[in-house]
Amino acid sequence: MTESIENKILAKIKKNRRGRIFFVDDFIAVAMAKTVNKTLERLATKGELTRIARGIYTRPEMSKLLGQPLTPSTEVIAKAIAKRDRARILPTGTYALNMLGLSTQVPMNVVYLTDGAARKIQLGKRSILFKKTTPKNLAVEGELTGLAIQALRVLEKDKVTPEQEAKIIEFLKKEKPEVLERDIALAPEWIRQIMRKALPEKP
DNA sequence: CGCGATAATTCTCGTTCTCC
DNA sequence: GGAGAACGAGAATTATCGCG
Repeated sequence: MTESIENKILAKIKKNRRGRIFFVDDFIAVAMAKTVNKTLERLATKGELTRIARGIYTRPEMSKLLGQPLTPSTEVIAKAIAKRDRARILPTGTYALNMLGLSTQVPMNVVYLTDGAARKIQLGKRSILFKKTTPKNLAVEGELTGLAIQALRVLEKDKVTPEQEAKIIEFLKKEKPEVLERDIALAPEWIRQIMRKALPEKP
């Protein structure tokens, strides 16, 4: 039973569900990085894998109905990359607005803030842009507050409509008050003022 | 299939420019 | 004056080609 590297890798891949994302690092224990790369590349040629970007592969989630491979969502990819880099990411730009329900548009170009490296990933006609930012921006404890801050930054000061503000405040109320209170300190001044409105009334 | 070499793309780091 | 964001250059990693 010759355990070829390819078999080992393939077996490992097949243990996971489709749609999962793999990195070279996932198989570093099986063989040298170079060899792993080669193997993944060959598997990609065979159609077992799809190459999303450099060093990032996924199992093509074939739609049996349409017979065409489904591209993983940008969110899945972004999170996978963040995990690999042990970096924290935060959706921003129009995407943040979308997640908050302030916009129904799903942008083609998704922008994430990261404390890792800035990079750009092309996904066919879509793209993910990782923007380097200061740790401060990512230090937020609550994911909700982080989203809210980013959304507000996109809307720009003085351009936030009362409706948008109300919606964000409503959203922030779902966050734990303690977390919210702490994260307020990390926001730009003008955003703090809005965030404070989401805090419970104080005696 | 596995390995080495070459070319392309990406990552990291430092500096500069702008805004607050 | 201080901080944050953007840009550019070099270094490293990855993709592709060819061979045993």
